[in-house]
Amino acid sequence: MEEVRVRFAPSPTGSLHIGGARTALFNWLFARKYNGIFVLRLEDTDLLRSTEESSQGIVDGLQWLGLDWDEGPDKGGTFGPYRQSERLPIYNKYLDKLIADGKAYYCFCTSEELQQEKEAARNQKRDYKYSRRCRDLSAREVEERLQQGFRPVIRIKAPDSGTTVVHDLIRGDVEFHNALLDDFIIAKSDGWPTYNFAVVVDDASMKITHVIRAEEHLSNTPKQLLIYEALGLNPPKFAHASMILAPDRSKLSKRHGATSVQEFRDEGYLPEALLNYLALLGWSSGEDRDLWTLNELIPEFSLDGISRSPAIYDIEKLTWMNGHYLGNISSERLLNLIKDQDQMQKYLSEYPREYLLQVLDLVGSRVKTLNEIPAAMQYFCEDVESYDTKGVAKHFTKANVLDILNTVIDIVEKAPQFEASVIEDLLRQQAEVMQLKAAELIHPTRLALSGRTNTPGLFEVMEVLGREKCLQRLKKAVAYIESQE
RNA sequence: GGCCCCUUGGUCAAGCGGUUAAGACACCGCCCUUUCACGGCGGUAACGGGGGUUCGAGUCCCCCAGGGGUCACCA
Repeated sequence: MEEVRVRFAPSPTGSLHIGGARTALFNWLFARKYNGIFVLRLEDTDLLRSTEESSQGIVDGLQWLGLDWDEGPDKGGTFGPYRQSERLPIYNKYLDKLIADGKAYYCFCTSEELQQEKEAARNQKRDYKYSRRCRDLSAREVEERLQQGFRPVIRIKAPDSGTTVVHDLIRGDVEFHNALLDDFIIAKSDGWPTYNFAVVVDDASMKITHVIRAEEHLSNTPKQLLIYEALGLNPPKFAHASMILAPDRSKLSKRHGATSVQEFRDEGYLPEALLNYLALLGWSSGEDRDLWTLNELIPEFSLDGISRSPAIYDIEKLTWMNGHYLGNISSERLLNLIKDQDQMQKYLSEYPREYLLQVLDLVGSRVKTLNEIPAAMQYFCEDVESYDTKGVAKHFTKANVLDILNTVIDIVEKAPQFEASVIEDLLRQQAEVMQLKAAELIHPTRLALSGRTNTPGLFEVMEVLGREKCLQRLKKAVAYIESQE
């Protein structure tokens, strides 16, 4: 079998959109599954919008996700260059061939003239199609105008009858009427190719075998097929996945919150969670299963698992997945992931790494995003300055609360080893002696130590906090309660 | 507006002519439990509408409606 070669060809817009990320993921999985080649190509012929930073945003996003490419702008490869802005000579070669073959022609119509044609069409309520005014200019006329310094565009000669069929691997055969096509522009007056022409030349010259992309490109495909034909080239196979929509069913945009992978990263999501979530958005293995690692997806991935209907993304499920992954990673890695947050910088400078790792061990598994971690760590790293109001009402107002806290103080002082299991045993025994439920000791203690009503398991918290801090906070709580009376 | 694609619970989605129409997230109960989270158990909730074809239709065909995409010297 012919080697599989797929590509991800984004235009550099500064960041990697999650729709693009999913397209990249599907291509990557397909390449890996068939031991093929995944190429990254930057479609930066729109000189105005393309900058070095904007391509870096794409590259960063892919790298963060862990989707590596085999050929690309930074890596090179046998079919480079991999940014369109460096491929002008290649486009020109194909353009010249088309002109020479009489399959495309120079068009000198000005945008004003075109504007008039469009208006006329609108007035007559018919669809606009270029009038083909320049289609039959003689060689001499063309030469003259070129001499005069006119900068023409190049248009392809489109058929006006018949149909073009896209054999889509996901949707089956999709038929388009050629009569709807016009002699569309394939090269701009500045000499650069337009999108439809550039993709074709690039995909063909890079020997792409499967074009896996989003549905927005389906309607463009007949045009591309026309170009393949004019060029005498074999088209690749096409697979058009549906789009990712916002919760209100409209196209995803800024107003819907995070839409780029870097935004998700900044909001505390893990790459494996985002990847897992994206894989399930518009694709299904058919298996009853939600959690997948990248590597597990490779053998399972298949084009016919891609769905035809658009998928609305649901941040709740992503968040759930993120929580799942967060609960399973090592505290070493956790610390590494959050070490650049301001709050963490501070903690890192004040506490030994070992201590923070212990704290993360307790806290990491009950949080949904990375960004919630500093707040969850707070009472481990800062003094308790206030107590949860409801908690006070509930646990600090009982008649015997001072007794209880003093008893706990006693335990803390006397525990032979300051370990969770030891403390727990002592406390439970003591509760029995006092004929109280353990919970009656636990709640006020938790509030005294953390200022909160909910924390990780109290005895683990105590162990990590250490004897001294526990004592100090317990005494502080006693003083607080006494001052309230 | 023309053309194209799509339509199973709120969301993702299984299903590929015969099922009590899976599962996950979210939501609601209950259990576990020192709180929270986790986990376990259970529950609410769906085939857009109308015609066909067929013994039988979520599954096939047609129409309608709705949603999305596309029609640039953007990609």
